[in-house]
Amino acid sequence: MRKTEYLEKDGGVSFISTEFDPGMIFDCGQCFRFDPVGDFWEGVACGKRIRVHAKDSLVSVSPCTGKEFEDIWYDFFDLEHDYKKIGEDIIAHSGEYAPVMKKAIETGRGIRILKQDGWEALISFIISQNNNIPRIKKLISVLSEETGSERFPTPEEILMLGEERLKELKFGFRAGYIIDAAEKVASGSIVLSKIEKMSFDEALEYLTRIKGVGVKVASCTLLFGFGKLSAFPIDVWIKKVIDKYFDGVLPDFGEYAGVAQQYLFYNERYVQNKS
DNA sequence: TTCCAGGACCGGG
DNA sequence: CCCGGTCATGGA
Repeated sequence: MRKTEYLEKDGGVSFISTEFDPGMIFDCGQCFRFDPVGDFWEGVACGKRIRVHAKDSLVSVSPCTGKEFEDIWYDFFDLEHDYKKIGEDIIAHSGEYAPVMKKAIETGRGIRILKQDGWEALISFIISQNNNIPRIKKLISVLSEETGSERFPTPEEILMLGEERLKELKFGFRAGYIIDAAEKVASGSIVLSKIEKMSFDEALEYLTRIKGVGVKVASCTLLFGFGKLSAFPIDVWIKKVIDKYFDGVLPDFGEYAGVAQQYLFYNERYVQNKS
């Protein structure tokens, strides 16, 4: 029994959610392939181009059949989780910092952690290192167009492109990292589907075998590509947050620490530093 | 011109 | 183990 009921009509699917803001979901640094078009957000995920619209808690996804919603988008948008309860759980773990977290959660209300394709998330966050969000988006778009469709390329397709081609496309020092990831996945020395059953620490060790994948990139991959909501990626923005709000020591936010991280990231990156 | 961006790697101490 | 330099690129 799904927790979120939906209605299929006019080539799309609609459902009610009070915890769903497309603008915040797609523009909070977890996903790099969606852009605002008019009053909706459009982009490609899981090999399909969709439009997402939300107004007064009514969310619509199109084009989308009921089957596609069941098979793909329900999990992609993490609709099984109750983000109101997650927020309460985070606050319960926040101790003396509960006021800070209440504010961050309130500001970030509407954000959800997407469960993106694991392979795409891995490459996306390899590309993200020492890079800025507009250029990350551009590089991922260029990579996807390189195979002749919008679909994100498979490991085999990336190997066909080769490191030199990636450098021509301005991936810089990340080209070799992308190739190493593609080689390990294509050869089967890394099997991404095994990660689902791994603990966070096991999965972290597994992914960091790839060149160019450190703790931060692996954490983002696990949080945004494998639904491991306890992952807490620490980047330059979160380092600032830890010093600024938590006296330099990261609190243990519990099993939904990754959601807490995203609220904090959003608040610091897009609210405190309006640019 | 220099600094910075959702970092990781490498070498030296 | 920890530290600083380095790695490509482009926008501010």
